[in-house]
Amino acid sequence: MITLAEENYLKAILKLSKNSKDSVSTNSIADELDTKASSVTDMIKKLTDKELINYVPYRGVYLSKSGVKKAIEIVRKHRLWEVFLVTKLKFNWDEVHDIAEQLEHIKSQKLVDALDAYLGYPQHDPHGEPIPNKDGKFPKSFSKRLSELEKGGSGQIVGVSQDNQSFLQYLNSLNITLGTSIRVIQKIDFDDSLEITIDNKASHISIDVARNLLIKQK
Amino acid sequence: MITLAEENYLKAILKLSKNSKDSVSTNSIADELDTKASSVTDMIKKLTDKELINYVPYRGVYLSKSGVKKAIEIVRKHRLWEVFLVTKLKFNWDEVHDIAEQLEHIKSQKLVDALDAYLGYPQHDPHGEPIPNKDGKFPKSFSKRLSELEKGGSGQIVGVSQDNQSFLQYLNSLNITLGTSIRVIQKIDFDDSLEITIDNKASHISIDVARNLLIKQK
DNA sequence: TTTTAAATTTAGACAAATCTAAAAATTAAA
DNA sequence: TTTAATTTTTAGATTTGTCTAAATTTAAAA
Repeated sequence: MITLAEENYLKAILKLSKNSKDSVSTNSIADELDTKASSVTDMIKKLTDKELINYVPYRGVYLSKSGVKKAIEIVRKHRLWEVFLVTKLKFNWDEVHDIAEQLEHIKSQKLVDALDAYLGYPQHDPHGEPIPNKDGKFPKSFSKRLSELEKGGSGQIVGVSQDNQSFLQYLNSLNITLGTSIRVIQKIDFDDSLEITIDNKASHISIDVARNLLIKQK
Repeated sequence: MITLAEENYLKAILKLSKNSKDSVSTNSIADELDTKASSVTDMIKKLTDKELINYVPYRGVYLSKSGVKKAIEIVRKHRLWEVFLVTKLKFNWDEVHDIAEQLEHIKSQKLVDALDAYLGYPQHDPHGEPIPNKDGKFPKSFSKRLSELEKGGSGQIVGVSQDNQSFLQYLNSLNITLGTSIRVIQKIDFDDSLEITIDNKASHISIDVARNLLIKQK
């Protein structure tokens, strides 16, 4: 049986390995989970024993096949619960994270699948993040989120995954519309915000905005 | 901050003090939570330090005012989630307990209240148990559940809190209808089932049935 | 390439929640 | 009212997850 703390480590490692591709360092995990490196080393040993990650001392870790599966399940639950909170219980999309952080650890396969069906098999959560399906597959699309681009990456806007009035108005004010060319100049670690060019003019947007902009790379 | 284990103890003590009125013994708590008496003693000290219970060594415990409040909140959450699972996610009423056991520990006052509203402020859970409101008050009614009667208690059926076809058909087969006189002859510890008389004829029913029969005592 | 700095791991400790085995207190029985 | 049985508590250990401080390894700089 996998514990709550272990689940949180798996989720953190999945998140970190999406950013950087390489194996994940002890310190980066400690940062992500707001804990100490020595605690991470301890937990790494437990997860290695359970064959959820692969680990070479001093060289970092990466998720095993079963570790990836487990981590994706948690992400799926987190995002489905966020959809529930926003669409059914009328929470604002900025209020749901902490609650979903708790709900993602509820154990019941049947519950997850019933919730998924009840919500109409949503493909994205209220923040625009993709929701993996029952088999752990993420909805594939020819487009990426702007938030997924590396520094230097570029492409054209092909859609948004959030359609409320104020968001669209904001995009207007930035001169972002379908077909607009965007390039990522800089990613700010502090708040994950992005310096970008919009049709070659410099601008600055938050991660929340970047997550909801769908882009097609050339 | 109150821990998950502490919450489970409070819930158990509330349940036990409803049955017996007196203070609750160490052993009865150990039985209820399927743990050892020595573990209970340890936890009793923690709960006493937090002023959630009152405790005299060798003499048992009872909930303090804040302990009662906390325990009722947990019961409220448990029962609301059960309603959600049955009415929205179409679970059977006998599948929801274990999941609600997890969901009851999710911490968010706003979530509980939003859920309550979303469900239409239900007064009973799918097992017929009353759901306390936001202020911790149980829905009061002149009637009691048959399941709440002590051995020897009796009264007349004045309603049911479950109206599905198969349940009502079953009542028919037992010759139970509005006005029927019922007396509790024996309560079976093993499965909480009841030996009763129905208009003075002996019969045997499960706790699930008893919970959904509303009775008025003479 | 040696020295210094940074990252990582180890050693030892602690709090929470549990356990077993033994001691103490209470209750029931002779 | 002693004695026996039951209940409850204490003492000491264990597991999980964390920490600090020190040691080790790796990477960077001189």
